[in-house]
Order: sequence, then structure tokens, then C-alpha cells
Amino acid sequence: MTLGQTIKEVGDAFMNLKEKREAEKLKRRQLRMDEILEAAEALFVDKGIKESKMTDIAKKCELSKGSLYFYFTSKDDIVWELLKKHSLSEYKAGKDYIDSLECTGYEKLEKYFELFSKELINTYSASTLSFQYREHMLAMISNGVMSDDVKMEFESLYKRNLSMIPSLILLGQEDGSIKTEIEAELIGNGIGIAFGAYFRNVVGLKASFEKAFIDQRLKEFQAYNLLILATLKK
Amino acid sequence: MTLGQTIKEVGDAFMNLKEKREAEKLKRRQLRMDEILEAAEALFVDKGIKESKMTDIAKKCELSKGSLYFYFTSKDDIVWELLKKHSLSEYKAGKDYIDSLECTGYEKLEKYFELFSKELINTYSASTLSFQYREHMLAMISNGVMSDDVKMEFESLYKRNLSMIPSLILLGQEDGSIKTEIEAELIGNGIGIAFGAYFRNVVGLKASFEKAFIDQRLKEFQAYNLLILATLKK
Amino acid sequence: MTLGQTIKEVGDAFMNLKEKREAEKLKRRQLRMDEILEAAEALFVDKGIKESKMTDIAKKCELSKGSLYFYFTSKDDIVWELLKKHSLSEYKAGKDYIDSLECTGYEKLEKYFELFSKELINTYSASTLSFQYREHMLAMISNGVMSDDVKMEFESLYKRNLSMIPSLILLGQEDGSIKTEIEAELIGNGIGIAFGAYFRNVVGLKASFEKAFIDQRLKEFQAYNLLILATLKK
Amino acid sequence: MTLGQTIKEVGDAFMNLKEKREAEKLKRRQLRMDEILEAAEALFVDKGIKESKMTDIAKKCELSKGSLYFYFTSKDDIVWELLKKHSLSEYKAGKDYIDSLECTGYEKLEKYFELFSKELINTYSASTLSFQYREHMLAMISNGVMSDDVKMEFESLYKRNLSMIPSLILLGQEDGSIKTEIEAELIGNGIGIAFGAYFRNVVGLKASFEKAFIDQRLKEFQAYNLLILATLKK
DNA sequence: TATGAATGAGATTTCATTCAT
DNA sequence: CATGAATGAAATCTCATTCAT
Repeated sequence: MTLGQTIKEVGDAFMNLKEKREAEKLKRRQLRMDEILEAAEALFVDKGIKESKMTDIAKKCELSKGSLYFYFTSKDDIVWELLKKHSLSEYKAGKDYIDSLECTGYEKLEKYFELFSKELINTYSASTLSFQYREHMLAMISNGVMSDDVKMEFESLYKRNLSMIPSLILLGQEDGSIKTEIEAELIGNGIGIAFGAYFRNVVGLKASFEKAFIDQRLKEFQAYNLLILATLKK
Repeated sequence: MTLGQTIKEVGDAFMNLKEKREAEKLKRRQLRMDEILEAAEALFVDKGIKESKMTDIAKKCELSKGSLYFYFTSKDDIVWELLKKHSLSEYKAGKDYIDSLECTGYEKLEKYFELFSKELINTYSASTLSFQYREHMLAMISNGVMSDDVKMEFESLYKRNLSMIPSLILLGQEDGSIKTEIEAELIGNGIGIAFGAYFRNVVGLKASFEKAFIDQRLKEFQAYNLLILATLKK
Repeated sequence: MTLGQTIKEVGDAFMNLKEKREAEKLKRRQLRMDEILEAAEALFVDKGIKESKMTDIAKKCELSKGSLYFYFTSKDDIVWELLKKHSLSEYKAGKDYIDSLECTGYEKLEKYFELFSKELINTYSASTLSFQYREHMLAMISNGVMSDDVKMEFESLYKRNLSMIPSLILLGQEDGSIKTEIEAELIGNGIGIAFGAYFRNVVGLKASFEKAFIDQRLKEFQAYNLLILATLKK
Repeated sequence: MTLGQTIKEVGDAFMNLKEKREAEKLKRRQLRMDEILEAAEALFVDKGIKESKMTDIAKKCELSKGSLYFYFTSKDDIVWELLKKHSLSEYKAGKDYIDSLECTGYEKLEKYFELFSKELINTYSASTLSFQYREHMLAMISNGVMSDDVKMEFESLYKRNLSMIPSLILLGQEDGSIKTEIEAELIGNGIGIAFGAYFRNVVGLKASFEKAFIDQRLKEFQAYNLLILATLKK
């Protein structure tokens, strides 16, 4: 082993060390950010975005108000990050599940509806939030506060989530499980919006009405799902 | 005619005058209140509730800030009044129209859907507002700021508006225009919620997206309506 | 009877009529003012001066806010009038009573003490008010809001009410019922102030403490009076 | 010394450091609060509580309005803190002084009276304030704004300060320096209230009358004190 | 990194007073 | 005389954000 090699190795070791440290730092940072987002979210569920103050968030995640601004540029930034996170996880949850199934388009659609009404219902506060975030962002956008980049990203998130049902209808039409006279894009989006909107609406009531009332809404939701599906089946 | 009668008449005239004045005063007051509500609404459409400040409202209706508080006890009070107003007018518009029709339950349902998608669409900002108001009130309620009276009134408004579609389905089942195997209450509420939610969702986008995008959504809305109706027809 | 006389008489009659009307007008005005003062006072007892708003006063005496300003130039004016009224009536009540007695100076003093502790106690809210008014005026004066005329009048009211006890001591010293080594002015004022202050203090508690507590204070007040008197008796 | 011990010591040092910092922070906070209270008090002396605005207080202690609310929850909170502070310091000043004396109960009483008339007189604005604060709190209480906790604390402060004189009389009766036929509680409270009330009354005039007038009142106050004391001496 | 005191712009609200009718 | 809508100046309070340590 030459000296040059040794030096290089030592250098590499240093680089590795430095990189490792950087990586660790980044990881720690990411962890902290997640902690903050989690704390913020818990409060948003409880009191809504407006009524959750930066002080509250700081207290919740045992950090100082100042530190929050080390990780996020503003309160709106926190909301935006949460919106993206939710949008992505909702999309992924659906996509992964659907992709894992081996069945007709119609059946996939059925399962997709089930997924939402059964699984997500358990953690349904998640959906209230999507909803809150979306409203908050819309308000920001309409106040001209948001940059064009953010606006575009927001729109694309919206479209991505919406694309699922039309694509499943198309699939169903290809494999012969769904009526071909249905205009996939048109009806698909329609269903998608109504579906999401309904879901959020039901869930949005959580804050003020009793369980019995909500449960009734959920039953309606499922009955309604079946009704919709029936219209598509070949 | 005796003197007594004459005196009585003069007395009556006075009473009428006094009453008339009172009535006029009340009317003027109501007018001012409507002006304020109108101004507030215009701003809420533009900038959202939170971003519309009392100063702005005052400026808009050419009154002083102080005067606003002569007519309403708080900003929340204004929102609440608007919510009630909207809820009522939406309900009435639907009810009056439906009652005026002489046709089967199914046809009424059809017309009811049309009413919303055609007529209200023209002044569709109205719906964004219903939506905003509702959100605002829900936030207030969940913060424990609202009195129980207001909470109850709020809930009853919600239920009243929801009752329309199930009642039309029942009607249709009675006159033989709608399938009897449909559970009117269950499916009716389901449709009602999805319908309203969808409507608001479409409309809620207005603030940030272009006309083309919205028009596409409206088409979906109508296609979707037809789909739903088809499932009910006998 | 000449024409001249007749004209004069008719003129007189007119004058009389005019004067009568003026007098009546004045009387009515005075009555209204008293009504207002009474209403204001009732509220001041209940909620204090600051918390009694002009609107409240107007409502209480069934007049409009505007009318109040026809009778009084400001809220402070109302307070000032009430202060004068109270000061005078307190002074007069004492003076008239004392003057009506035929006894020694010491006995008069005794009766004077009794008067306050027995009679006024019944309507003791009156005293809280004197006290409130005085504080209010002092605040006004120290804010430089009051004119010099008012300041001087205020000071003279204070002195007038204070003069009673020293004068009774002097009387008692002249008729041999009170120790001559007492410096009438010095001790008299001392007693007067303590007496009034105590009285107001007891009474001032009314708003927040229970009857039992207050009754205990009143007993102390009387025991204390006897103690003071004992020191003066020859 | 083992390694374990060393580690423990370093740990302790850290703890101490942390604790020290916490303590310093608390101290700084307390200091700022005192600064604010001081500024507020200076203004209250000058213009009264109502006329001293939060803006003024902020300006006076060279802080922003917002900062004031970082330390106190409201203006009423500032008043309440000052009331407690005064009440305590008045009580303590008296108690400490009295406890330090080695003499009979009667003599202690004498000294207690002197303390107030001589020492406190120098900083006598303090008393006007106690008085203002008390009035302010009573107003708050009677408006139902204050919590029950505060009410109770308020009452207990009142009673604590009042307890001094009866206890001294009892002491004097035990050591034979004060007449035993005196009902300590009854007369003691009587004197205490009159004493405090008188004191405040005299002092309360400060704002509007001249020195000569006040000095005359002080003389009366002292003459009056002697009179009272004479009635107790055995 | 972390802190939390400090900021300050601006929000909502209050209320004595005025004035057109 | 009476009214009460209108005023507006000013009060209290809020809170996202900054920044010195």
C-alpha cells in the first residue's frame, strides 16, 4: 500500500464521515420536520387551521416558536407540506392497493370504493384535513399570496388524485366488465368528485355532530356507492 | 256619526301613523342590514371571510365601522346571518319551484337537479359562500364559541335542506315513477349530500382555476346527474 | 275702565299665560332631568359609573340617547349633578335634623352619629354613590377635564359637609357638654373624615360581599361610634 | 475518585447550568414584569386607571403593546397584580415592623399607627393606588367579569390586612396594657377600617388639592389617632 | 440549532357624542 | 322636543414573524 493510497483512504474516510454526518443531519432534520407536521396536524384536527396558533404547535412538539421557522418558512408552508403529504399518501394508498389486485376493472372499482369507505373511515380525520388544507390553500391562492409554482403544483395534485376512477372505468371497458357507452373521463371524474366530496362532507361533520348521526351518514355513503356501481356494470 | 266615533277615528289614525312609522323604521333598518350583508358577501366572494375585514365591509357599504356594530353584534354574527339567509333562500328556491310543478316525483327530481345545475350555476358564487359560511360556523362551533341555540339552529338548517331529495323519492314511489326497492331515506340523503357536495366542490374551484376547467367540471356534473337519475327511474 | 286699562289687562293676561307656560315648561324640564338622574343613579348603584353606558341610562328612563343630551351636556355632567344633589341632601338631612333638636352639643353629636348609622343605613346605597361620584370627579379633575369653576365648587362642597362635626364640638364646648381641651377643628375634622370614610367603606363592600359580612361591619361601625363619643364627653 | 463519580459531577454541573439558566430567565421575566408594573403604576398615579391606556404603559416602559400582553393577559390583570403586590407589601411592612418591636401590645399599636402616618406618608401615593385598585376590582367583580378564584383571593387579602389591629388589641389585653372591657375583634376591626379609610381618604385628595390643605388633613389624622389610642389605654 | 422575548401592523370592538329628520 | 342612526377616535387585544443571544 502506497502513501498515496493511504492518503486517499484517509481522505475517503473523512469524506465518508462528513457525508455520514451530513446524511445524519438531514435525517435528523427530516425527523424534526415530521414531528412538527404531526403536531400541527393533531391541532388542525382539533381546532382547525386558523385556531391553531404557532405557539400551540411549538408547545405540542416541544420546540420553541422560533425553531419552527428554522424548519418551515411560515405557517402556510406547514399547511402546504401537509396537503402534499396527504394528497400523495391518499393517492399511493389507492394506487398500490389497486395495482396489487388481479381482477377486472369493475371489480377494482368496487374495491377502490371499499377501500375508502372501509379502511380510510377508520382514520377518517385524515380526510377532514385534506379538505381543510385544500380550502386553506384555495383561500391563499385567491388572495394572490401563493406563487405560481405552488399554484401549478396544487392543480396537478388535484388532477392526479382525480385520475384514478376514469382510468379504472377505461380498464373495465377494455376487459368488458363495464358498459362501453359510459364516457369514462366524464362520468369518471363526476363520480370521483362526488365521491371525494361526499366523503369529505360526511367526515367534515365530525366536529359538531354526534356519532349516531355520523354513522347514519356512513350507511348512506355505502348504499350510495352501491347505487353508483350498479350503473356502471355490464 | 257621533263625537265619540270621531275621536276614536282620530285616535286610530294616530295609531296607524305611529305604527306606520315604526314599520317604516323597521323596514329601513332591514334595508341597511341587507346592504351590509350584501357588501360583506361581495367581499367574502372575493377574498374569503377571514381576509375580509370589518373596515373593508364598512368602506364597501359606505358606513363607518361603528355603524356596522349598530346592526350586527360581531363579524361572526354577519356570517351567521348570511348562512341562514343562504340556507333559507336555497331551500325556498328549490321548494317553491318543485311545488309549482305538476308532474311525477321522478320528473320533479329531474327538475330539481336541473334547477341547481342550470339556474344556480349562473349565480354560482352563492354556493361557494354557503360552503364558506358553513366551514366558518363549524370552526366557531368546534371552538366552543357558539351558543347552544345557534348550534341547534345550525343543525336544523342542515337537516331541512337535506330533506328535499328523500321526500321527492318517496313521492315518486307513491306515484309509481320511481323504483320501490330504493330506500328513500338512505339513498335520498346519499344523493343529496353527494349532490350538494359535488356542487360546492365544483363551485369552490372557481377562485383559482380557469373557465375551461370549470366548464369541464360542469359537464361532468350534468352527466353525473343523469347517471344518478337513471338508477332511480322505474 | 279705560281702553288702556283693558289692553294692559289683556297684555297681563298674556304675560301671565306666557309666564305660566314658561314656568310649566321649566317644571317639565326639571322633572325630566330628575327622571334621568334617577335612572342614571339606579344604574350607577348596580354597575358603577364606567359600566353604565349612556344607552343604558336612556333605556332606563325611556328616552332616546339623543334626548339625554338635550338635558345634560355630557355623562360627566350627569355625575356632577348627582354629586351636588347628594352632597346637598346629605348636608341638609344632617343640618335640619340637628337644628330641630333642643339639647346639648354632645347630645347633638350623638344624634348625628345615630342619624347616619340608623337612618341612612336603610338607603345606604346612597353613600356608595357619594363615594363613586367623588372618585369620578377627582379623576376628571386630575385629568384636567374639569373647569376651574367646577373644581372650586367641588372643594366647597367637601368643606361644607366636613364642617358639621367641628361645629357641634364647639357647641358642646360652649354648653359644657364636651371637654374643652379638645381642639374642635382638628379633632372634629378627623372624626368627620374617619366617620364618612368608614361609612363609605362599609357600604362600598355591598357589591361583592354577603349580608352577614356587611352586618358584622355595621356592628363594628356602631361600637366604634360609641368609642369615639366617649372620648369627647366631659 | 472513580470515573463514575466524575461523570456524575459533570452531569450535576450541567444540571446546575441548566437550572441556573432557567432561574436567570425567570428572574429576567420577573424583572420585566416589575418594570411594567412600575410604569403602569406611575401612570395610574398620574391619570387614574381608566385614563392610563395600554399604549401609554407600553411607551412608558419602552416596550411594544404586544409585549405587554406577553407578560400580562390583560389590563385588568396588571391592576390585579398591583393590588396584590400593594396589599402584601402593606401587610408585610406593618407585620415586620411590629414583630421587630419588643414592647407591650398598646405600644405596638401606637407604633403601628405611627408607621402609617409617618413612614407611609412619604410614599403616600401608594395608598391612593391601593384604593384605586380596590375600586377597580370591585367594579370588575360586580360586573361578573372576575373568576370566583380571584373573588376569593380578593376577599382574603381584605381580611388579612384587617386582622392586624384586633390582634394587637388582644395582645395588649393579655399583657395588661389595654383595657380588657374592649371587644377586641369588634373595636379592632372598627378602628382598622376607619384608620385605613381615613388614610386613603386623605391621600385620595392629593390629586386635586394643594399641599397646605393636605397637610392640615394629616395633622387631623394624627390628632385623631391619638384620640383613638387614648380610649384603649389601660 | 434553539430559544423566547419583542415586535408591530392590524383586527375587532366600544361608546360618548352629534345631527338630520 | 325627541329620535336613533351614524360617527370616529381610540381602546384592547392578537399573532405570525423576527432576531439577538
